[in-house]
Amino acid sequence: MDGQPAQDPATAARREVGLLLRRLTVELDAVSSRFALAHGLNRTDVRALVAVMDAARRGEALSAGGLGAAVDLRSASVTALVDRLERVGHLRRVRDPGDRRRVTLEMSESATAAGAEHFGGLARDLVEAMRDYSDDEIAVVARFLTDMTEVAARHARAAE
Amino acid sequence: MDGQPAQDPATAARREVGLLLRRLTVELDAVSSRFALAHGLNRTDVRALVAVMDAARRGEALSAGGLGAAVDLRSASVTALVDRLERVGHLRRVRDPGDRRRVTLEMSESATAAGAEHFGGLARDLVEAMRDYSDDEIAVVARFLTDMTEVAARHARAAE
DNA sequence: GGCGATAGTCTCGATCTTCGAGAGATCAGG
DNA sequence: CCTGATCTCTCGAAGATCGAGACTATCGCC
Repeated sequence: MDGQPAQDPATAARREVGLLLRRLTVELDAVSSRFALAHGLNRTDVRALVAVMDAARRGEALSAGGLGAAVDLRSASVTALVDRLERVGHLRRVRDPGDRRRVTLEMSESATAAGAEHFGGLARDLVEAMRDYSDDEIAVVARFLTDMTEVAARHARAAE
Repeated sequence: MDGQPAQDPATAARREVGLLLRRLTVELDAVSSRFALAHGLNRTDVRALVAVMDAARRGEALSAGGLGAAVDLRSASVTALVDRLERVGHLRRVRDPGDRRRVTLEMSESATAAGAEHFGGLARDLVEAMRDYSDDEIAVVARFLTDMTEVAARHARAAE
């Protein structure tokens, strides 16, 4: 994430936090890899399933187009992707009754269970590990994550 | 990251932090996507360049095999990957003089500059945003990231 | 100091993924 | 109703990944 000149200790500590953050993302990515390996899926397919799970968690039904936006694939690739996931029984296509051009995607019971098992277990253990922190500390962490997300989002979308 | 039953406020706050963490990883991923788009690379290629950069930052020279381990590709795919990146001038193959079976990978000046511009800018702004936090708060965050990484690593590698 | 076993990379052909272009169906607004 | 826009799908081409096997270099052992 960097490799800059040495500076004062305060800056060094903050730069170190940047590296810790990067290391964490690497490990979280590895958790997904493991899920992929366990279920014979590729990276994209896992990203797609997670996107559908995320949408489901917040009560939205994801459409094919929405999935494409989430995983950054063109429509032809989304069709192929959903074909794959439907073929192995992880996803169902359901025509949207409100707009019959759309296809909404639903996870199968088995895929939901597998996802809950794998990622739910991680979430549980993360929450468990957070019990070592006071409520004030958790509040600091929440603020930190929000702020860093804001910075990252700015870099992700806008010009430099 | 979950979708569990409602519980006490303390648990809810910690679960919320899990979601914030996930949102942050999504945005950080989007930063990579933007780099990919800007340079006509695919996801894997960016991951590979970042792996080489990371290795360089900590003073190690990454070999072809090491890169394969880092991005989880078989040797044939690594050859193709390095071919691509070498063809567009981002990478150089250098025969390791110490072990002439190995090929070590070096980033070109232009790729190094592009990486520094893109990811270095992010790192700079992240560190900048961290100035809103006291040293004690940064220490809490560092501990938090370390602990979460440990949990994630356990899930990434071992049995459940 | 030579010989077999091992390790690191590459080549080749097969398979899987992604894409652009365009077709077909559905919707929204006049 | 038309017309233009939106959503998904089909098709064929290009790109990415892989397993098997070749080739070279190294290491351990005698």
